[in-house]
Amino acid sequence: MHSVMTAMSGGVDSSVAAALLKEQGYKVVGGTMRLYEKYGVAQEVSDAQSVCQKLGIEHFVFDMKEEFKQKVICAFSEMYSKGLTPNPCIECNKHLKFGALLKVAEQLGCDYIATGHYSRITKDKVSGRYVLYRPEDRKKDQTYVLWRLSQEQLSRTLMPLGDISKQAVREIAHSYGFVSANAKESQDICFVPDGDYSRFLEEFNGKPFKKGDYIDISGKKIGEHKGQECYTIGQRKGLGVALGKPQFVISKNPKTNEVVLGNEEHLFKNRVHIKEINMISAEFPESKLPCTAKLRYSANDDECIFHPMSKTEGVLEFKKPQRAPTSGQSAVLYIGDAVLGGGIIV
RNA sequence: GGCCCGGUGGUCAAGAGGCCUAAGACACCGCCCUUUCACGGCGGUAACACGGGUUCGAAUCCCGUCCGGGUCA
Repeated sequence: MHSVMTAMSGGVDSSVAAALLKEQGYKVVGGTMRLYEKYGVAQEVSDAQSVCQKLGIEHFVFDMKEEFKQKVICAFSEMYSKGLTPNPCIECNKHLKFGALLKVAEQLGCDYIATGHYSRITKDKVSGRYVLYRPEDRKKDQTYVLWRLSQEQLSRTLMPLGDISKQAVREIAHSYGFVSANAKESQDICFVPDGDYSRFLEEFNGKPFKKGDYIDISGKKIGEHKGQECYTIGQRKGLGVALGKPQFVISKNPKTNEVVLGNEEHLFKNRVHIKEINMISAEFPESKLPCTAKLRYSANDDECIFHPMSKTEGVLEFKKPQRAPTSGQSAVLYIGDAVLGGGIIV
């Protein structure tokens, strides 16, 4: 009998993942990470505990605040100061869920870890590679946040929700009577209690952001902003400028602390340079490769051609212009339903 | 100081006696969406500078006051 540690957040998805694996005959234990200080954390841990109790499985709680702070929060802060827009979930998955947690699971003798991600992992018989696939429930596709996983990590991971719908997951949770059955879908950035990430960063850094200028495409000053860290490419709301037409953040210059505003049409680009590429379903290609790619979590993937440049860099050339490619965000490449790989937008 | 313009929501701006319990755009707020940041969808708050007149009736006409801008000594 294989053993698996399910990463339990206290939410509905991971709860059901654990239940399904138990039904499938695995020896299941629950593992919950304490990642940051927050008023709600105790609640999440006790919810996970309660679910494990119902399932009659052992539950472990791991204090990983330090790792989380180093690998996720510090990196998050540094990227913003450089004018980039980070995606902390992707770092957290790489370093915590599939990093630190996988490690302790091993130490406890587990063969696998499992998560409540809506995604599928299969081993390709021909290539021998582990391939990540989009889930049955396309609406809930979470492959976007998993592109950084290595073959090693994928080989040790189970994702039992890949073949069922969110609705089914809710129903299963209800049938088990889990406290998490009606849990809310999402919560912005998990370590930012109220969703106000710029205030969080100011507190984390211990100093306020410096105000700067809004300028237009031609370089003319058109207003004042709260600090370049408070904005991301493509953003419209929260700018506080009324020019009669909606304005969007076109680009940022962290050196001069300038934020460029303009009309939406200025946001579209065909070519997107990516780096830190990780390939999943195939080896790094030698020459150009047609695929699809998406540039944000809740975007659609579009047809493009991947042009490799070096071992870790390349350019995506899209058929249709893409709205607001943003430095620091991830580009995830697909071939059909398989995740080809991904990279960080330069 | 004299004369001349102009003062409508957070911003810009319709309006030129009853159709105004005041348009629209942008901003702002809320909800929805969402394991990132965003985009997006839906909804919402909010104004006739003040005081007198004229009129059946005034944001719209007249007179003062205050506040901007221009101009002349």
